[in-house]
Amino acid sequence: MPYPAQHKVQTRKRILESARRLFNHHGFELVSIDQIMKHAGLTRGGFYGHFASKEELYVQAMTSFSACNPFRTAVEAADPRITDPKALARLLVTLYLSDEVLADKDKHCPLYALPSDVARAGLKPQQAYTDLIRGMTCVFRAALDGTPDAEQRAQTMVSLCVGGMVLARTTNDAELRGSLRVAAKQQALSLLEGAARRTSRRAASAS
Amino acid sequence: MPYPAQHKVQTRKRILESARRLFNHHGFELVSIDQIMKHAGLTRGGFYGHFASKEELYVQAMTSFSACNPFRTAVEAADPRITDPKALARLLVTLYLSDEVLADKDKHCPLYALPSDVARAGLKPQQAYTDLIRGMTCVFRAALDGTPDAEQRAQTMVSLCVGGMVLARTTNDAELRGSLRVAAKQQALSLLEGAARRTSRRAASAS
DNA sequence: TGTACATCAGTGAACGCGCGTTCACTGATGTAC
DNA sequence: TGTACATCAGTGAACGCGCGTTCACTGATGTAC
Repeated sequence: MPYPAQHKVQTRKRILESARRLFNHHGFELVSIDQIMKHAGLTRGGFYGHFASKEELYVQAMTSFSACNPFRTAVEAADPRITDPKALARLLVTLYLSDEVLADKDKHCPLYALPSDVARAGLKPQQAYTDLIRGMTCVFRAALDGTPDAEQRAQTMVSLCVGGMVLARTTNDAELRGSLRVAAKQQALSLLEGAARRTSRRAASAS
Repeated sequence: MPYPAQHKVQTRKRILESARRLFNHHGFELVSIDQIMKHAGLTRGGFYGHFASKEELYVQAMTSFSACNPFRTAVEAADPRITDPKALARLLVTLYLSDEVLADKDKHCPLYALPSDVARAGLKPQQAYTDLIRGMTCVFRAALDGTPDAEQRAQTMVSLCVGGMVLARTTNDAELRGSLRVAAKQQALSLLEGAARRTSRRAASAS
């Protein structure tokens, strides 16, 4: 073997990471293979030694990102001492809708950065997108476990987080960018905190 | 004048409407001027008699759509007898998150159909997008008027509606497509209905 | 230990296609006489 | 009322550019002797 075994694998990873970042910034259509390869420190032609087509790269970038639940990982990275599910969920909501994440496109989540691109891109990216929804719902459901409507409330929280960020990152109005996220955050947190109180009442009303 | 005065204006309108529909379906990048003109029953070359560039068309399509509050108009079209602000808001939430709207891309709202495109398209489309957010918030705020946190609650409802639809139209999972919207709808409606009850408590806690 | 060799990751020029845009032209229409 | 004309909305061929993709080549590396 002319090159070390890891060499090509690592180059591939570098291309994938460059692609993920650039797609997050500019979407699928507006990023060229040239740009991705330059960003990875390579040249155009080498690309097809790693991927069969631009579309396959897009699929790989989405699926490799969704593969391990990135939400749990991100939150644990932010504060590794937290293990309580509710505290974890609280931190996820707060981080997700924070000014820091909104300001840094590298930290943007595909759920709100790429919905249109994914919707047009076919089944596999949509599957990866769905896995991401499930990953986020999962963190919230864990925090609501044992309470009634845990799944539904978790899904509501996901809609709030994603909806707030979609609107905030698209509007050019600085005040709205702030207030939309504050509103979504408070509602999401209150769904999390209100769980215990409502347990008995809701449980009784279920047939 | 060789042609009736309205002739060119109406052609322009036809082009704009075709553009709006096609952009809603496929986004800005993936729709060509050729397609838009064919859809309007014209040929490529005529386009530049109406618009200076594809980008200007995009701006015009967005702003002309946002100009009159399309939410109030759509809801009144669905049921013209309703005038009560709360009933109007209720109907908007229900329609917005309905199966019918999700299934028919012509009825899709730019707030969730085009966020990525708008975010990349520059200031004017972003301004039109912001007007749309305001138009929707406005319908909800009118229903909550007089209650505390009316603005914040209205904004939360917008995040729920848009978030629910973004996720539903992007995932390929039929069950999620349904349950996400049901969850968002219930929460939005409960924010609307809960307004009266919470009035006194919240008002007292304000400094 | 040193040298020739085989491998293959990466290079960069070239191709073809589609799209935004331009432009010389056509032909339908209202107007002047 | 009828005809010649001026206008201009719309046509469609052509241009140029960028991008995805291909391919003959290079040169860095591990291996065999």
